[in-house]
Amino acid sequence: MNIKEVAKRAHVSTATVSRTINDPSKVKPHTAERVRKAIKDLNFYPNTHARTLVSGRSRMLGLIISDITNPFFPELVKSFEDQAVQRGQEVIIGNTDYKPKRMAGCIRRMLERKVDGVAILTSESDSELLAELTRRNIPMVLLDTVRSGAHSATVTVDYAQGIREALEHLFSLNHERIAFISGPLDLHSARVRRTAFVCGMKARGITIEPEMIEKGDHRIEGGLIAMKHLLGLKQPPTAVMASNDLTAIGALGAIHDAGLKVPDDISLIGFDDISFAHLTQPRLTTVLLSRTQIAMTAFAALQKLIANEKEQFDYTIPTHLVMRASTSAV
Amino acid sequence: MNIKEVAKRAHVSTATVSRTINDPSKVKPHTAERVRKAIKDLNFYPNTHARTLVSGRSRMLGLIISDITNPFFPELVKSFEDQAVQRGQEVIIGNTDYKPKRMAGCIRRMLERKVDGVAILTSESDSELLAELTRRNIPMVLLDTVRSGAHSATVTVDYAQGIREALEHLFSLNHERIAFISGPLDLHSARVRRTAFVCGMKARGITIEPEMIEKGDHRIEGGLIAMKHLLGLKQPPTAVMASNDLTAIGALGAIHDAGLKVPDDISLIGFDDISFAHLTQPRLTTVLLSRTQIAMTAFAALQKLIANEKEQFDYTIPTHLVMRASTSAV
DNA sequence: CTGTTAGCGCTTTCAT
DNA sequence: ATGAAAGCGCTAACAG
Repeated sequence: MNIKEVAKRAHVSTATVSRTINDPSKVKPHTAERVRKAIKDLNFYPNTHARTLVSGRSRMLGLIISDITNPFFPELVKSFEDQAVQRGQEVIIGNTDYKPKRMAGCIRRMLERKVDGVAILTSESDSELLAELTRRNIPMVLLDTVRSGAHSATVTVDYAQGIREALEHLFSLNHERIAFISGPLDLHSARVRRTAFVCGMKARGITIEPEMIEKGDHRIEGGLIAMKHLLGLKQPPTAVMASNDLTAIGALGAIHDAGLKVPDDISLIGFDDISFAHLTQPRLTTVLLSRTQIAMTAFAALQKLIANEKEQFDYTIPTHLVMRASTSAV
Repeated sequence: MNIKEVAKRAHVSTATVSRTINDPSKVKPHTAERVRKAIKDLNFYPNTHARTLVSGRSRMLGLIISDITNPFFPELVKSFEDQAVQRGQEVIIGNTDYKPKRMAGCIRRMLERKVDGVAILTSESDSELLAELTRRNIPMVLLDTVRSGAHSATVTVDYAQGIREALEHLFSLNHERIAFISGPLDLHSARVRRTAFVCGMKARGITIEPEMIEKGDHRIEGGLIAMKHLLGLKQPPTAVMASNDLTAIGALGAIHDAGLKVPDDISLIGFDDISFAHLTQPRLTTVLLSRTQIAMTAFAALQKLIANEKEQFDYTIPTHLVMRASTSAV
């Protein structure tokens, strides 16, 4: 079942069949109609591999993420894929599992499959590998990464905005003794969040005691342990900001375990607004970082790079406080 | 950068390069070594599309699921992909969004990309489309579906086992007034779970009052509403089984909203054991349905079909009760 | 507007 | 053990 059979059945050449598929304006409407009928009758689908081979464009995109089981990523993947499918493109996904080493394998796969472009939306990255992509002229979009040569664009998240809003909210509730549970500090995005917290506190004229900054790991466990430390202090905080929602959920568990209540005893704010954030008890006040928006922006940027429309190479995604039920006045 | 360049550099023909890549035993070790060096020097990756075109095998697998943002699926996708990548295969994912109609689009994409086989691990399915795959001799693996012609295998989940265990657990805790919140009954898997519940109760000699069976939608919202109805009864249940964890989480919310406590006032059991199930307050007792196991089984079955090893066509996945903190004696 | 034809990069007979 | 050459199914020049 191939284009030849269709051509035979429609009494035209294969070129005409190809044209009616790719650019019907080049074919007399009457002929096109006959071809379309033949295609339908034979239930014909063009072979994308043959297409790719001759045209050089695979209509496949690479999407590299850290870990699909991290609740941050599924929505991201979904909107990215939805857009791709809508435009007749296919997505192949690479998981780095947070190990920069695994990125190499992902990129090799993308290269082998001749993707038209790749979006690297992981938190970690490896400059050598990115150089390899640049060398091969593969358009790429990066998340939160400074580097941005030819054929590349960057999507930067404005983490600080949401954290400022969160702090203002806490200040308005008369909190001053506010602790922060950070993520793993080898992560750029974790460092940025902590810095934003420190700056926001300073701007308010509050000096942060060192014990008010705990280190977590962006997972439940780390939040739980960090919160236990915080509760063990002679003078515990009245409010806690967590570097992400999983951390906040861990902290919530620790607070419950200690027989205390959120928000009555301690106010708590997360970051990301993963879908579980409104399933906690109480529902978690958090900072929304729209995965859909990241995906759509990255996708659009990638398409522009692929189409070689040199317009914009830097995009910013805002973050905003979402008030729910885990904060109250002191 | 292609096989010709490699051939030139190694002073051999393209055929020899091809052989050293695909079956080195056909090449004199010394020659193979030279070719390998050329490949490395030039940083050459074979073009999979050209390969597919001539060999007829794409080394791509289709994986159709309902919705990646449903916490049931990410683990499934991850283990399936991990296995594929390990064997040098690529996975393309299709989301049906629970709409049987969208399945057609997914299958068309798979056909266009000439996948070597497809795993349809959705809850819903469409027999006409499956027939199309059968007609084209595409190996396929189905989940919980009776139909299983040539080139196809079925993975069946033993929902009843876990539900029996859950009921026995509740019986041992002296519960008798047990309600069930079902899923959408057009779903086969939802019907099976309800039936298992009814049978289990009957086996114990308990007659189920009609009001003890509520209908949900396998999402939070449905569980919340159903539980409200249950709490409004003149004689509410002492324990509730939910058709899945999201439903149980909704029910948990409704119980909290009513000022009651789990498990002190009402015991609650979920189904699936999604990762959030041990993050609830209290941690949810539920029935584990291993997504990893489904993925591994489906993957292995698909490989066998592709390799044409006609061995087994029916696989069963067990389910088991996981006791946590949402049940107690009446 | 339509047909002819030359590849795209690779694998695979068929010779040697 | 190796090379020459014929395609896999499609698109894109080039003619007409």
